[in-house]
Amino acid sequence: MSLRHALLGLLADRPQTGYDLSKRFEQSLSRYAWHASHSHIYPELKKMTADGLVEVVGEGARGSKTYGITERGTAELREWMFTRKDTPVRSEYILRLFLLSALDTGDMRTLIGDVVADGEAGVAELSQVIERIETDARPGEKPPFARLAAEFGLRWHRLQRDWARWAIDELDKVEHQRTTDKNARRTRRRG
Amino acid sequence: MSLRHALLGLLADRPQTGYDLSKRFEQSLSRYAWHASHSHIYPELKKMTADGLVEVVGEGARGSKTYGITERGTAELREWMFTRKDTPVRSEYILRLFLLSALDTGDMRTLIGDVVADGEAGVAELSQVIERIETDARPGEKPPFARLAAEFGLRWHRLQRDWARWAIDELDKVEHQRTTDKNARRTRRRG
DNA sequence: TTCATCATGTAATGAGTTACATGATTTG
DNA sequence: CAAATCATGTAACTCATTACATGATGAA
Repeated sequence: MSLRHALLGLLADRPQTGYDLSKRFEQSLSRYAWHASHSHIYPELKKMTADGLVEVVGEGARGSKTYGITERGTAELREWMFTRKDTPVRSEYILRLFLLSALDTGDMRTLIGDVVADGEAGVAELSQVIERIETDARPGEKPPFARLAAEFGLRWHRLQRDWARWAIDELDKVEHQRTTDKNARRTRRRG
Repeated sequence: MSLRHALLGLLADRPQTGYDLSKRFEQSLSRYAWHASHSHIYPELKKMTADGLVEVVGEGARGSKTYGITERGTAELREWMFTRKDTPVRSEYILRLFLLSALDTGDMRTLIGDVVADGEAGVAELSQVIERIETDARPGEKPPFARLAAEFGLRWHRLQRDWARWAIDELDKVEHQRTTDKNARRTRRRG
């Protein structure tokens, strides 16, 4: 039940509405860590209220409700953060990389090429994000935690890009090896 | 519906029983890309048979059924591999890293320290795996695709480790900054 | 003969997505 | 006043996990 803990984590920062939380998933979490849509978030917040992990701390226009984390919620979050239960990862993106061998060499190269391009784009994007964070940051202020996540994203995209480049090199090597062998055999036969 | 494609990808390599497939998830896929348990796999294989994506190519002892991928299955797999539908990633592990700011500085350091240790252990393990693959590989044979996945794993664990080390350095910097500021203020007041 | 592993399944429950549905407020 | 955005919710469906359940085969 990670949605619950993701919500607690976001609310630990500051009280927010379901709508706010939904946005924050879209903006950062859903790309690298966890996704949730509003239709899942709203009911969960209700359940969490019933369980005493969060509470409505204010109501605003358009029937909006601002939720805040409770003491119990904070305790529950901390407990979860330190409880290592090796949970399954899901990433279709990586799954594809693990299934590459199902493709023929041409398709494989095309797909890995796409990974290089994706990685490149990601690196460019995150570099900008980081630059923005750093110019906005004022010295002496509380450490910008968004910087940590952004750095993670940057390194992740670099990994993608560099691994894919390496993979193409490997395929080249193997193919070159084969060509060389074939020529060697041919020469031997001829000579 | 990625389980379906994961199964197709594994069967593209060679025909296997549900049991075999279950093992392969446990061994490599579930750690980096996708998890599935047997109770999910067996019914899915049945559905896939009904849909003509796989077929029973042999029956063995203990009522075991060996499944093979069909032509339609191969086509479906290829189609899926090239169809980029940005799918949501789920990783509790990374989620925790994104929610770090919910912890106090002490807890934060402890948790990041754990990440360093995990990364270190992963690097050691994958290095061994790679060594084994490379000594087993015989030149001229078909390229060892497991090597690509293992390299990905290695780089992933390195990323974890190095990011975590960097993060601790950042926290140190911020804290040092604060101490310096505090001393400066104190000195100013005194002088 | 006992234990580990092979081998497959179902049922109940929980988690998550997509589609449906509504309406207020702000900005241009 | 129109469009975008804010804001919340429910219902039907699919996907996935946990628990339950059984039995064969091979190795020690």
